Amino acid sequence: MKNLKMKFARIEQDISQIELANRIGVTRQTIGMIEAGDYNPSLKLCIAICKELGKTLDDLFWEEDSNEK
Amino acid sequence: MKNLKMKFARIEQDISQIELANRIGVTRQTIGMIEAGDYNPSLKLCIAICKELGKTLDDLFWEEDSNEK
DNA sequence: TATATATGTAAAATATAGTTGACAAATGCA
DNA sequence: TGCATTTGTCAACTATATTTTACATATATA
Repeated sequence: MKNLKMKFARIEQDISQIELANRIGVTRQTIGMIEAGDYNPSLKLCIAICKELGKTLDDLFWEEDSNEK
Repeated sequence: MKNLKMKFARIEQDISQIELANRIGVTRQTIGMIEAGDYNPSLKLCIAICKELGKTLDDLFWEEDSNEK
């Protein structure tokens, strides 16, 4: 499932996937795959993304009624 | 850094590392290492732990003033 | 037209999360 | 005392996240 909350938070900051990736220290493909969903990033990476976008884990990565284990 | 919030949440539920691991579908070593810190679990695993312990990502894995990137 | 920027995607390589099996130590209870 | 439960840890293995390189498409702008 796509992570639109993260994509919107990034667009709010008016930065590209490349810019976000560079600031965090990962590749743009990694950012793209997370936004595209069907991906399982590490906790450290999630936290780095949150801090760069001024959000928390719950803001960007928590789905109250998520079925996936 | 140790994840005491997760450890306390587990103890609150009165379940062992083994029990939590079994419910989630990982090994007890994995749970132990996350509680011991210096570990970087996947987002899916963090979410599974949260749901089993009745907490959210921010409850167990968010540090407002975390320095790690 | 062309040129640059942003994004999607894919295959192969590398780094690391997570497993498996085992042994040791601490605790509680008979 | 013993015995079971819980936890810590380690080494070797497997699964998968992330990188690297590359090619494609869409859009905006000169």
